[in-house]
Amino acid sequence: MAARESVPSRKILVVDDEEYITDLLSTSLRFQGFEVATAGAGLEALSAVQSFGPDLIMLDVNMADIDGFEVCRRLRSDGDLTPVIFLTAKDTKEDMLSGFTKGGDDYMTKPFSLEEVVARIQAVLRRSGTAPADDATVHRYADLVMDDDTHRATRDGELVELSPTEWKLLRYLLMNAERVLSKSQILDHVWQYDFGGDASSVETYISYLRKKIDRVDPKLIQTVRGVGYTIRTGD
Amino acid sequence: MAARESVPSRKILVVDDEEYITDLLSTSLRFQGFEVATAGAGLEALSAVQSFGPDLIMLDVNMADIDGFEVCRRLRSDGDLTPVIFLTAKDTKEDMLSGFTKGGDDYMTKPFSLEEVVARIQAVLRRSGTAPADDATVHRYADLVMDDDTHRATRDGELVELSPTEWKLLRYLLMNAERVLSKSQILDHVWQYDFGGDASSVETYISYLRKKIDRVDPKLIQTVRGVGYTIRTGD
DNA sequence: CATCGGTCTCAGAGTTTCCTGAGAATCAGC
DNA sequence: GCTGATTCTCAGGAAACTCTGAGACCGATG
Repeated sequence: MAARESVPSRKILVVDDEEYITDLLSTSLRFQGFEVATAGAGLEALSAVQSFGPDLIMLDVNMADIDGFEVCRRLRSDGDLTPVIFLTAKDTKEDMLSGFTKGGDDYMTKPFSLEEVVARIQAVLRRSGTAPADDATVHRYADLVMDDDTHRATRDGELVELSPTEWKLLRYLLMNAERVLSKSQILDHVWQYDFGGDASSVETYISYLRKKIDRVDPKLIQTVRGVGYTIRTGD
Repeated sequence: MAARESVPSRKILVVDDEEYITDLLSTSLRFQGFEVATAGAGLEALSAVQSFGPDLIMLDVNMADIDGFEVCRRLRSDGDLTPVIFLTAKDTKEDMLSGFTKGGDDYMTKPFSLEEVVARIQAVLRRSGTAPADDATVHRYADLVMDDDTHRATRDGELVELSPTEWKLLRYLLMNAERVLSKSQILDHVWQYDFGGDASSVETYISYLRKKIDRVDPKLIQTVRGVGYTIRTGD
């Protein structure tokens, strides 16, 4: 199955001392069409920036040798302006984080969902001007439109109100329109990586979405029995 | 998210010996669409003016080698009239500044908020005649109008009294109308960069603003649950 | 047609997020 | 220094959201 192509492919450096996280992100981001390198510590990250020359860095804050903030500081003082998305534990003090959504930078709290990661990366790349031209803020399929910037979704011109989970799920379906996604794929991408529940949540949210966007014909959300779901116009 | 474009892009030289400040300003101003160069000392600044040819200089007053006033004096005696915004500590004597804020110049005390910086820069560029044509002094969305010049805000023709923070918040929302802004984005832009508080302040001020400008329909300030706030007319 | 696995929908409990009023602390102008 | 405006924090209550479990429904198969 081909990943959505970003041409030319953007390079992302993932830095975290939990191998679980670097694995998770590198696999997923490679699949999205990014070129990925990883580092497991702060100093290692600094040299990887030199050799790899990433377009964006996913940078864990809590690392043994030097922390993410310090890594970033050193980069900046070298005149390196590569945008950074910080990864932090949920309970990291707010005040440590404030100041990082300025410029092109951003942060995410663990645990996150892959769908959020991809959306944030696209947003940051777009802001920093290194995004490929085809990486628009508006996504469409048939008469379904989602705009990341204004966070508005419309079907047939009508505004549709979506909860956060509904939004992420629909965005994932839309970005993969016509491709059938299994429930576990959906769980892995849309829900946080530590979610313990099962596929029935997916079914429930698909049901919510149908009530909101598929009141009109043609129905866009299709069930492929025994396989999963997809967005497409045909029956 | 595309930066608001200023065409052609204006060049700003940021001079401060605190790296934190030059970083903060350069990242943020680049994001606003300015072209930015930095210098960490007075003499360095003088040569940067030559090589970079800025349209405006953000100039720290307290620097080790030669102070900001002296930098400015030397520029002027060379016949260089590039407008300057001085950056000073809060307790800098007013009378030291008088005499330097003539002729298109201005000053700001640290700590400042990014929203103020942008507003001041626009004001100075406008006065000095180098502002892009589309950089107006009056900002509108629906029947909401804010005039930087007269510092008046009206909703539906009615004058609205705003405190300084309310003004900055509303201006930031207005300049980004229809775009959803997260609470941390808002904190980082509207509040001073050393503010230690959390997002609940944003909620409180949103509440104040609603009482002042959203007594009439349609409500302009919308909550996007789990994401942030935005100004828009739609429901 | 009967059966069975898979899917859909709904209600409700538990959780999170948001709103707002009240009060303390700080600041600015007289 | 007094006074009123402004800023910020806190906490209770309201509203929205999430998830689960149970039962209805559907489609394929024999």
